Amino acid sequence: MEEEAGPAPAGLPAGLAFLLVQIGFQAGRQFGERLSPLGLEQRQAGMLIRLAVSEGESQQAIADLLGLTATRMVFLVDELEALGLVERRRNPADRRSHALYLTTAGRRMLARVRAVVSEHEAELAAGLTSGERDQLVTLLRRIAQAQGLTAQGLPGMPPAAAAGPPAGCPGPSAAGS
Amino acid sequence: MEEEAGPAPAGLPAGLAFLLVQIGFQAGRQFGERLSPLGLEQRQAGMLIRLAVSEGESQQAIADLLGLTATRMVFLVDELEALGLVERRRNPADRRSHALYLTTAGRRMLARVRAVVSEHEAELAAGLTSGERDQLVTLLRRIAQAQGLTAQGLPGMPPAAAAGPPAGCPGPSAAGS
DNA sequence: CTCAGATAGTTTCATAAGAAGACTATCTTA
DNA sequence: TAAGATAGTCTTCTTATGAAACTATCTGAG
Repeated sequence: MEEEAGPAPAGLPAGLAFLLVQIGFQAGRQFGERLSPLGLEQRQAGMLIRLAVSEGESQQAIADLLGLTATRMVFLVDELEALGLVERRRNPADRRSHALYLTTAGRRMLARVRAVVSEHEAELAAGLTSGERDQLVTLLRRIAQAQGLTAQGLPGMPPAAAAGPPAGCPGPSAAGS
Repeated sequence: MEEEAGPAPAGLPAGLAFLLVQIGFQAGRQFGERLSPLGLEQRQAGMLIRLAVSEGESQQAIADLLGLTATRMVFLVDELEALGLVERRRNPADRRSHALYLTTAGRRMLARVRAVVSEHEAELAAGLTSGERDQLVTLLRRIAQAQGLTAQGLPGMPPAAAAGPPAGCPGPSAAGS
Protein backbone atom coordinates (compact mmCIF):
# COMPACT_ATOMS: atom_id res chain seq x y z
CA MET A 1 0.00 0.00 0.00
CA GLU A 2 2.95 2.24 0.09
CA GLU A 3 4.58 1.36 -3.10
CA GLU A 4 3.97 4.65 -4.69
CA ALA A 5 4.48 7.15 -2.02
CA GLY A 6 8.03 8.06 -2.47
CA PRO A 7 9.15 8.06 -6.06
CA ALA A 8 6.73 10.15 -7.97
CA PRO A 9 5.65 7.57 -10.42
CA ALA A 10 6.67 8.67 -13.79
CA GLY A 11 3.71 10.13 -15.44
CA LEU A 12 1.80 11.25 -12.44
CA PRO A 13 1.71 14.94 -12.86
CA ALA A 14 2.20 16.84 -9.71
CA GLY A 15 1.73 20.04 -11.56
CA LEU A 16 -0.11 23.21 -10.97
CA ALA A 17 -3.41 22.03 -12.35
CA PHE A 18 -3.30 18.89 -10.33
CA LEU A 19 -2.58 20.78 -7.14
CA LEU A 20 -5.27 23.31 -7.75
CA VAL A 21 -7.93 20.73 -8.39
CA GLN A 22 -6.93 18.55 -5.47
CA ILE A 23 -6.62 21.35 -3.00
CA GLY A 24 -9.73 23.09 -4.21
CA PHE A 25 -11.75 19.96 -3.85
CA GLN A 26 -10.35 19.20 -0.46
CA ALA A 27 -10.90 22.75 0.72
CA GLY A 28 -14.49 22.63 -0.39
CA ARG A 29 -15.07 19.37 1.31
CA GLN A 30 -13.54 20.49 4.54
CA PHE A 31 -15.57 23.62 4.49
CA GLY A 32 -18.68 21.51 4.15
CA GLU A 33 -17.62 19.45 7.11
CA ARG A 34 -16.99 22.45 9.24
CA LEU A 35 -20.38 23.70 8.31
CA SER A 36 -22.34 20.60 9.15
CA PRO A 37 -22.39 21.24 12.87
CA LEU A 38 -24.41 24.31 12.02
CA GLY A 39 -26.83 22.18 10.11
CA LEU A 40 -26.08 23.91 6.86
CA GLU A 41 -24.87 22.87 3.47
CA GLN A 42 -22.32 24.90 1.60
CA ARG A 43 -24.91 26.14 -0.81
CA GLN A 44 -26.99 27.45 2.03
CA ALA A 45 -24.07 29.11 3.73
CA GLY A 46 -23.10 30.69 0.46
CA MET A 47 -26.53 32.09 0.04
CA LEU A 48 -26.52 33.61 3.49
CA ILE A 49 -23.25 35.31 2.80
CA ARG A 50 -24.57 36.64 -0.43
CA LEU A 51 -27.75 37.85 1.16
CA ALA A 52 -25.80 39.74 3.75
CA VAL A 53 -24.72 41.94 0.90
CA SER A 54 -27.64 41.78 -1.45
CA GLU A 55 -30.49 41.72 0.99
CA GLY A 56 -33.81 42.90 -0.32
CA GLU A 57 -33.13 41.98 -3.90
CA SER A 58 -35.42 39.71 -5.82
CA GLN A 59 -34.84 36.01 -6.09
CA GLN A 60 -33.99 36.36 -9.69
CA ALA A 61 -31.52 39.16 -9.18
CA ILE A 62 -29.67 37.02 -6.71
CA ALA A 63 -29.92 33.92 -8.83
CA ASP A 64 -28.34 35.83 -11.69
CA LEU A 65 -25.62 37.05 -9.41
CA LEU A 66 -24.77 33.53 -8.44
CA GLY A 67 -25.42 31.98 -11.76
CA LEU A 68 -28.13 29.75 -10.42
CA THR A 69 -31.04 28.52 -12.43
CA ALA A 70 -34.46 29.66 -11.31
CA THR A 71 -35.31 26.13 -10.32
CA ARG A 72 -32.26 25.82 -8.17
CA MET A 73 -32.88 29.17 -6.60
CA VAL A 74 -36.40 28.23 -5.60
CA PHE A 75 -35.13 25.08 -4.02
CA LEU A 76 -32.39 26.86 -2.12
CA VAL A 77 -34.68 29.57 -0.84
CA ASP A 78 -37.22 26.94 0.16
CA GLU A 79 -34.60 25.29 2.27
CA LEU A 80 -33.40 28.44 3.90
CA GLU A 81 -36.94 29.55 4.53
CA ALA A 82 -37.81 26.20 6.07
CA LEU A 83 -34.84 26.66 8.35
CA GLY A 84 -36.21 30.03 9.29
CA LEU A 85 -33.11 31.82 8.12
CA VAL A 86 -34.49 33.84 5.28
CA GLU A 87 -37.82 35.30 4.45
CA ARG A 88 -39.56 35.89 1.18
CA ARG A 89 -41.40 39.17 1.06
CA ARG A 90 -43.73 40.14 -1.62
CA ASN A 91 -42.66 43.31 -3.29
CA PRO A 92 -45.68 45.61 -3.01
CA ALA A 93 -44.68 47.39 -6.16
CA ASP A 94 -44.48 44.24 -8.20
CA ARG A 95 -46.17 41.32 -6.64
CA ARG A 96 -44.67 38.88 -9.02
CA SER A 97 -41.36 39.14 -7.28
CA HIS A 98 -40.17 37.99 -3.93
CA ALA A 99 -37.51 40.01 -2.25
CA LEU A 100 -35.30 38.05 0.12
CA TYR A 101 -34.41 39.08 3.62
CA LEU A 102 -32.47 37.50 6.40
CA THR A 103 -34.43 36.79 9.54
CA THR A 104 -32.98 37.41 12.95
CA ALA A 105 -32.08 33.75 13.14
CA GLY A 106 -30.55 34.15 9.72
CA ARG A 107 -28.28 36.89 10.93
CA ARG A 108 -27.23 34.86 13.88
CA MET A 109 -26.47 31.96 11.61
CA LEU A 110 -24.58 34.19 9.27
CA ALA A 111 -22.30 35.22 12.08
CA ARG A 112 -21.60 31.59 12.81
CA VAL A 113 -20.98 30.89 9.16
CA ARG A 114 -18.51 33.72 9.04
CA ALA A 115 -16.75 32.31 12.01
CA VAL A 116 -16.49 29.00 10.22
CA VAL A 117 -15.13 30.70 7.15
CA SER A 118 -12.48 32.44 9.20
CA GLU A 119 -11.58 29.25 10.89
CA HIS A 120 -11.32 27.47 7.60
CA GLU A 121 -9.22 30.20 6.08
CA ALA A 122 -6.92 30.05 9.02
CA GLU A 123 -6.54 26.35 8.77
CA LEU A 124 -5.72 26.47 5.12
CA ALA A 125 -3.17 29.16 5.68
CA ALA A 126 -1.65 27.46 8.66
CA GLY A 127 1.90 26.67 7.83
CA LEU A 128 2.32 29.74 5.72
CA THR A 129 3.65 32.99 6.96
CA SER A 130 1.31 35.87 6.44
CA GLY A 131 3.60 37.11 3.73
CA GLU A 132 3.39 33.82 1.91
CA ARG A 133 -0.30 33.77 2.35
CA ASP A 134 -0.64 37.17 0.75
CA GLN A 135 1.62 36.15 -2.03
CA LEU A 136 -0.43 33.06 -2.63
CA VAL A 137 -3.64 35.02 -2.66
CA THR A 138 -2.14 37.47 -5.09
CA LEU A 139 -1.04 34.78 -7.46
CA LEU A 140 -4.35 32.99 -7.23
CA ARG A 141 -6.17 36.21 -7.95
CA ARG A 142 -4.12 36.64 -11.07
CA ILE A 143 -5.07 33.18 -12.18
CA ALA A 144 -8.69 33.72 -11.31
CA GLN A 145 -8.74 36.82 -13.41
CA ALA A 146 -6.96 35.21 -16.28
CA GLN A 147 -9.51 32.43 -16.16
CA GLY A 148 -12.35 34.87 -16.19
CA LEU A 149 -13.49 34.23 -12.67
CA THR A 150 -15.00 37.29 -11.23
CA ALA A 151 -15.14 37.67 -7.53
CA GLN A 152 -18.81 37.11 -7.11
CA GLY A 153 -20.85 34.47 -8.65
CA LEU A 154 -18.70 32.81 -11.12
CA PRO A 155 -19.47 32.58 -14.73
CA GLY A 156 -21.10 29.31 -14.82
CA MET A 157 -19.80 27.60 -11.81
CA PRO A 158 -21.64 28.72 -8.79
CA PRO A 159 -24.16 26.07 -8.51
CA ALA A 160 -21.45 23.87 -9.40
CA ALA A 161 -21.99 21.13 -7.35
CA ALA A 162 -19.69 18.80 -8.70
CA ALA A 163 -16.45 19.99 -7.77
CA GLY A 164 -14.10 17.78 -9.27
CA PRO A 165 -14.75 14.30 -8.70
CA PRO A 166 -15.84 13.22 -11.98
CA ALA A 167 -16.54 9.72 -11.88
CA GLY A 168 -17.53 7.00 -13.94
CA CYS A 169 -20.28 8.06 -16.07
CA PRO A 170 -21.64 7.15 -19.33
CA GLY A 171 -19.05 8.59 -21.42
CA PRO A 172 -19.60 10.60 -24.48
CA SER A 173 -18.55 7.71 -26.45
CA ALA A 174 -19.45 4.22 -26.00
CA ALA A 175 -20.18 3.06 -22.58
CA GLY A 176 -20.68 -0.44 -21.85
CA SER A 177 -23.18 -2.15 -19.82
CA MET B 1 -8.70 36.82 10.15
CA GLU B 2 -9.86 40.27 10.18
CA GLU B 3 -12.90 39.48 8.23
CA GLU B 4 -14.83 38.31 11.17
CA ALA B 5 -18.44 38.45 11.90
CA GLY B 6 -18.71 42.10 11.34
CA PRO B 7 -21.51 42.99 9.03
CA ALA B 8 -19.06 44.08 6.47
CA PRO B 9 -21.46 44.94 3.72
CA ALA B 10 -19.26 44.86 0.74
CA GLY B 11 -16.58 43.19 2.70
CA LEU B 12 -16.98 39.53 2.38
CA PRO B 13 -14.21 37.51 3.81
CA ALA B 14 -10.93 37.87 2.05
CA GLY B 15 -10.76 34.52 0.53
CA LEU B 16 -7.90 32.14 0.23
CA ALA B 17 -10.37 29.32 0.65
CA PHE B 18 -12.76 30.89 -1.76
CA LEU B 19 -10.09 31.32 -4.37
CA LEU B 20 -8.86 27.79 -3.98
CA VAL B 21 -12.29 26.28 -4.29
CA GLN B 22 -13.30 28.42 -7.21
CA ILE B 23 -10.11 28.03 -9.14
CA GLY B 24 -9.90 24.36 -8.39
CA PHE B 25 -13.37 23.83 -9.63
CA GLN B 26 -12.79 25.88 -12.71
CA ALA B 27 -9.53 24.14 -13.44
CA GLY B 28 -11.20 20.78 -13.14
CA ARG B 29 -14.00 21.79 -15.40
CA GLN B 30 -11.70 23.17 -18.03
CA PHE B 31 -9.66 20.05 -17.93
CA GLY B 32 -12.81 18.09 -18.53
CA GLU B 33 -13.64 20.26 -21.49
CA ARG B 34 -10.24 19.86 -22.98
CA LEU B 35 -10.64 16.18 -22.56
CA SER B 36 -14.00 15.82 -24.20
CA PRO B 37 -12.67 15.98 -27.74
CA LEU B 38 -10.89 12.78 -26.86
CA GLY B 39 -14.14 11.27 -25.76
CA LEU B 40 -12.96 10.83 -22.21
CA GLU B 41 -14.09 11.93 -18.81
CA GLN B 42 -11.63 13.16 -16.26
CA ARG B 43 -11.84 10.00 -14.27
CA GLN B 44 -11.12 7.89 -17.24
CA ALA B 45 -8.14 10.01 -18.12
CA GLY B 46 -6.96 9.78 -14.55
CA MET B 47 -7.23 6.05 -14.63
CA LEU B 48 -5.16 5.84 -17.78
CA ILE B 49 -2.46 7.92 -16.18
CA ARG B 50 -2.52 5.74 -13.12
CA LEU B 51 -2.39 2.59 -15.16
CA ALA B 52 0.64 3.83 -17.01
CA VAL B 53 2.41 3.44 -13.71
CA SER B 54 0.58 0.63 -12.02
CA GLU B 55 -0.16 -1.58 -14.95
CA GLY B 56 -0.79 -5.20 -14.17
CA GLU B 57 -2.11 -4.62 -10.70
CA SER B 58 -5.49 -5.89 -9.63
CA GLN B 59 -8.59 -3.77 -9.80
CA GLN B 60 -8.73 -3.57 -6.08
CA ALA B 61 -5.15 -2.54 -5.66
CA ILE B 62 -5.73 0.33 -8.01
CA ALA B 63 -9.04 1.23 -6.48
CA ASP B 64 -7.36 1.48 -3.10
CA LEU B 65 -4.67 3.61 -4.58
CA LEU B 66 -7.19 6.05 -5.94
CA GLY B 67 -9.63 5.88 -3.11
CA LEU B 68 -12.40 4.55 -5.27
CA THR B 69 -15.15 2.30 -4.04
CA ALA B 70 -15.28 -1.12 -5.60
CA THR B 71 -18.54 -0.20 -7.27
CA ARG B 72 -17.12 2.78 -9.03
CA MET B 73 -14.01 0.96 -9.97
CA VAL B 74 -16.05 -1.69 -11.71
CA PHE B 75 -18.01 0.91 -13.57
CA LEU B 76 -14.94 2.85 -14.58
CA VAL B 77 -13.12 -0.20 -15.82
CA ASP B 78 -16.23 -1.26 -17.68
CA GLU B 79 -16.19 2.03 -19.51
CA LEU B 80 -12.54 1.97 -20.30
CA GLU B 81 -12.81 -1.59 -21.45
CA ALA B 82 -15.79 -0.74 -23.64
CA LEU B 83 -13.69 2.01 -25.16
CA GLY B 84 -11.04 -0.53 -25.84
CA LEU B 85 -8.46 1.31 -23.80
CA VAL B 86 -7.86 -1.16 -21.05
CA GLU B 87 -8.09 -4.85 -20.71
CA ARG B 88 -9.01 -7.08 -17.81
CA ARG B 89 -6.91 -10.16 -17.59
CA ARG B 90 -7.63 -12.99 -15.32
CA ASN B 91 -4.77 -13.72 -13.01
CA PRO B 92 -4.00 -17.40 -13.56
CA ALA B 93 -2.71 -17.71 -10.05
CA ASP B 94 -5.85 -16.31 -8.50
CA ARG B 95 -8.80 -16.33 -10.77
CA ARG B 96 -10.82 -14.09 -8.52
CA SER B 97 -8.77 -11.11 -9.49
CA HIS B 98 -8.55 -9.12 -12.67
CA ALA B 99 -5.29 -7.45 -13.45
CA LEU B 100 -5.59 -4.35 -15.60
CA TYR B 101 -3.55 -3.57 -18.66
CA LEU B 102 -3.54 -0.80 -21.19
CA THR B 103 -4.27 -1.83 -24.72
CA THR B 104 -2.40 -0.36 -27.63
CA ALA B 105 -5.24 2.06 -28.17
CA GLY B 106 -5.02 2.84 -24.49
CA ARG B 107 -1.39 3.81 -24.81
CA ARG B 108 -2.15 6.01 -27.75
CA MET B 109 -4.92 7.66 -25.81
CA LEU B 110 -2.66 8.10 -22.84
CA ALA B 111 -0.26 10.08 -24.96
CA ARG B 112 -3.06 12.36 -26.02
CA VAL B 113 -4.22 12.75 -22.46
CA ARG B 114 -0.74 13.75 -21.44
CA ALA B 115 -0.68 16.33 -24.16
CA VAL B 116 -3.94 17.74 -22.86
CA VAL B 117 -2.54 17.86 -19.36
CA SER B 118 0.46 19.82 -20.53
CA GLU B 119 -1.71 22.16 -22.47
CA HIS B 120 -3.91 22.71 -19.50
CA GLU B 121 -1.00 23.31 -17.19
CA ALA B 122 0.37 25.85 -19.57
CA GLU B 123 -2.91 27.65 -19.83
CA LEU B 124 -3.33 27.89 -16.11
CA ALA B 125 0.15 29.22 -15.71
CA ALA B 126 -0.18 31.68 -18.54
CA GLY B 127 0.16 35.13 -17.12
CA LEU B 128 2.62 34.04 -14.52
CA THR B 129 6.33 34.16 -14.93
CA SER B 130 7.98 30.83 -14.50
CA GLY B 131 9.34 32.06 -11.21
CA GLU B 132 5.89 32.92 -10.01
CA ARG B 133 4.61 29.65 -11.19
CA ASP B 134 7.21 27.76 -9.23
CA GLN B 135 6.52 29.84 -6.20
CA LEU B 136 2.84 29.12 -6.51
CA VAL B 137 3.44 25.42 -6.89
CA THR B 138 5.68 25.46 -3.88
CA LEU B 139 3.11 27.18 -1.74
CA LEU B 140 0.35 24.90 -2.94
CA ARG B 141 2.47 21.88 -2.18
CA ARG B 142 2.93 23.09 1.32
CA ILE B 143 -0.80 23.43 1.69
CA ALA B 144 -1.43 20.06 0.15
CA GLN B 145 0.94 18.46 2.58
CA ALA B 146 -0.50 20.28 5.52
CA GLN B 147 -3.92 19.08 4.46
CA GLY B 148 -2.69 15.57 4.19
CA LEU B 149 -3.06 15.29 0.46
CA THR B 150 -0.58 12.93 -0.96
CA ALA B 151 0.09 13.13 -4.62
CA GLN B 152 -1.61 9.90 -5.34
CA GLY B 153 -4.91 11.05 -6.56
CA LEU B 154 -5.17 11.95 -10.14
CA PRO B 155 -5.94 15.01 -12.01
CA GLY B 156 -9.61 15.28 -11.72
CA MET B 157 -9.85 12.47 -9.33
CA PRO B 158 -10.00 13.65 -5.83
CA PRO B 159 -9.12 11.03 -3.30
CA ALA B 160 -12.43 10.47 -1.76
CA ALA B 161 -15.37 12.42 -2.81
CA ALA B 162 -17.72 13.36 -0.12
CA ALA B 163 -20.38 15.88 0.22
CA GLY B 164 -21.80 18.31 -2.13
CA PRO B 165 -19.50 20.99 -3.23
CA PRO B 166 -20.07 24.57 -3.24
CA ALA B 167 -23.24 25.90 -4.41
CA GLY B 168 -23.38 29.46 -4.64
CA CYS B 169 -20.39 29.96 -2.63
CA PRO B 170 -20.47 33.52 -3.24
CA GLY B 171 -17.70 34.63 -1.83
CA PRO B 172 -15.46 36.46 -0.20
CA SER B 173 -13.82 39.19 -1.95
CA ALA B 174 -15.48 42.09 -3.39
CA ALA B 175 -19.05 41.44 -3.85
CA GLY B 176 -20.10 42.47 -7.19
CA SER B 177 -23.32 44.04 -6.37
C1' DC C 1 -12.16 -34.18 0.29
C1' DT C 2 -15.40 -30.78 1.87
C1' DC C 3 -17.22 -27.22 4.70
C1' DA C 4 -16.47 -22.48 6.66
C1' DG C 5 -14.72 -18.13 6.10
C1' DA C 6 -12.21 -14.61 3.52
C1' DT C 7 -11.61 -12.05 -0.99
C1' DA C 8 -12.20 -9.97 -5.79
C1' DG C 9 -15.36 -8.48 -8.54
C1' DT C 10 -20.14 -7.58 -10.04
C1' DT C 11 -24.98 -6.33 -9.75
C1' DT C 12 -28.99 -4.24 -7.80
C1' DC C 13 -31.15 -0.71 -5.26
C1' DA C 14 -31.69 3.67 -3.15
C1' DT C 15 -30.59 8.62 -2.84
C1' DA C 16 -29.42 13.27 -4.02
C1' DA C 17 -28.24 17.07 -7.05
C1' DG C 18 -29.44 19.45 -10.84
C1' DA C 19 -31.62 20.92 -15.30
C1' DA C 20 -35.56 21.51 -18.46
C1' DG C 21 -39.93 22.60 -19.39
C1' DA C 22 -44.72 23.22 -18.12
C1' DC C 23 -47.70 25.98 -15.26
C1' DT C 24 -49.52 30.05 -12.29
C1' DA C 25 -49.70 34.67 -10.99
C1' DT C 26 -48.79 39.30 -12.05
C1' DC C 27 -47.38 43.29 -14.61
C1' DT C 28 -47.44 46.14 -19.04
C1' DT C 29 -49.20 47.99 -22.83
C1' DA C 30 -52.03 48.78 -26.64
C1' DT D 1 -59.72 43.86 -21.69
C1' DA D 2 -56.54 40.88 -24.47
C1' DA D 3 -51.65 39.79 -25.68
C1' DG D 4 -47.25 39.24 -24.30
C1' DA D 5 -43.51 39.51 -20.96
C1' DT D 6 -41.79 38.25 -16.19
C1' DA D 7 -41.10 36.15 -11.53
C1' DG D 8 -41.62 32.29 -9.26
C1' DT D 9 -43.06 27.38 -8.62
C1' DC D 10 -43.85 22.54 -9.75
C1' DT D 11 -43.14 18.14 -12.12
C1' DT D 12 -40.23 15.05 -14.09
C1' DC D 13 -35.90 13.12 -16.05
C1' DT D 14 -31.04 12.27 -15.98
C1' DT D 15 -26.83 11.52 -13.78
C1' DA D 16 -23.68 10.29 -10.07
C1' DT D 17 -22.78 7.73 -6.27
C1' DG D 18 -22.57 4.62 -2.24
C1' DA D 19 -24.36 0.52 0.27
C1' DA D 20 -25.48 -3.96 0.41
C1' DA D 21 -26.46 -8.30 -1.70
C1' DC D 22 -24.64 -11.82 -4.74
C1' DT D 23 -21.23 -14.88 -7.38
C1' DA D 24 -16.85 -16.99 -8.04
C1' DT D 25 -12.79 -18.36 -6.10
C1' DC D 26 -9.22 -19.13 -2.80
C1' DT D 27 -7.47 -20.90 1.89
C1' DG D 28 -7.39 -23.52 5.79
C1' DA D 29 -9.25 -26.91 9.29
C1' DG D 30 -11.05 -31.35 10.03
